[in-house]
Amino acid sequence: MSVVPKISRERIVEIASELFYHNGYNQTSFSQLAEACHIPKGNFYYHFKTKQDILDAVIDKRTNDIVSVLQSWDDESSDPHARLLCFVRMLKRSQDELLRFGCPMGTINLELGKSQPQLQTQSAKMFELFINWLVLQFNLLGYEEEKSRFKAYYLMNQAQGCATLLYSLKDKSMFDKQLAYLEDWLNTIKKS
Amino acid sequence: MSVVPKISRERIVEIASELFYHNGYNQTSFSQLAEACHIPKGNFYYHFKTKQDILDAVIDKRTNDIVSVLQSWDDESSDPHARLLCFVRMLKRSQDELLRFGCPMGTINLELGKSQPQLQTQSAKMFELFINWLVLQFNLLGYEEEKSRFKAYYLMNQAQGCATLLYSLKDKSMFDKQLAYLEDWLNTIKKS
DNA sequence: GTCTATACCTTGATAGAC
DNA sequence: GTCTATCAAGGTATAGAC
Repeated sequence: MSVVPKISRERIVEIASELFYHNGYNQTSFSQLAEACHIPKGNFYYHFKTKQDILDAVIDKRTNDIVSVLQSWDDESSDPHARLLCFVRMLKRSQDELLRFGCPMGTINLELGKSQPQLQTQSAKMFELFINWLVLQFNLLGYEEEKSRFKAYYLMNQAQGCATLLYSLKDKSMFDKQLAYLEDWLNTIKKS
Repeated sequence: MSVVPKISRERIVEIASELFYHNGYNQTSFSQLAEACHIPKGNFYYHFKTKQDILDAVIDKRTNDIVSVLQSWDDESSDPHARLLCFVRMLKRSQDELLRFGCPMGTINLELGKSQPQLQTQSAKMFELFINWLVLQFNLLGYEEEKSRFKAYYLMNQAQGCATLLYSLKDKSMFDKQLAYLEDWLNTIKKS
């Protein structure tokens, strides 16, 4: 006695998020989205007024996902150094996805910057969440505010750069080496 | 007695390159391109069979431009350390453009990766040119091949990361600081 | 609430006069 | 070689039956 659940708004957003990640927002059409959701095209407009509304919802979802991830790292350890390692290891775990589709934050940000500037601002909040969290960890390690901010950006720079080059040049072993270097760096700057 | 020159194929490619950089390739339509070139739409197909042919030509042009830039840095100084500083200073000089439109290599690469994978491979050659040149400079500084490659990627990582974060978060002063750090790093690793 | 049919627009590309 | 007119296809969005 199986119940076939109607597709929920939440599920649509999940599917859209993946399609936007894989194909880009502008290159993903309603037809593709409808097909992936197994619903007719017209049906969308019950949940969303425009395509951009879907993008808004996707950005919201991703933002919330990031909050959850950061929370889970906070829960996992109270040691800021261990938490920072979580960040680097996430990159390592994501290697295959990064190679195929690039960084989910970086790629959408660059795309929106060219076509929907106001939405770029929105999606840049994802970066800010990560950076603010990183700043906090360096604070906890004993660094003052300005130095912490610098290190947080430095770490995020590296992450974005590694992801971009991996996506462009497909060199996995170099990606590994650069991440290993980042881990070493984290060990070096660890204060008492 | 002024002569109004007919627009050349070369000039079309220049204009297309700028439009693709500012708006993205997929988001730039023939109509926009025609308007910017002051020629009717149909006129294009005398020079190019398809839109993608224009993109090919744009990538070619940019690739050649990069070769010229690297050549000019080679000419400017025979000291590899000074040459590497040219690279960092180019980033500094490009600050305003990077903030508004992102890195011309990085943004087109990420875009093409999602929609035209075969062209991404083509445009990734631009990265390779830079990286191979960087490797060579580290070689000349006295580093062995593997270490040189690592450092070249590290430098390019930073450049891409800085550009991405500047474009996303618009923080000029942090961009300056990160570049200053890169210069320091170059001074540190300078061998005899 | 769900689906079908379709309106309306813009796109890349073509045909053919000059 | 250059330009006008137009094409077919695919996009987003809407109207209205059920």
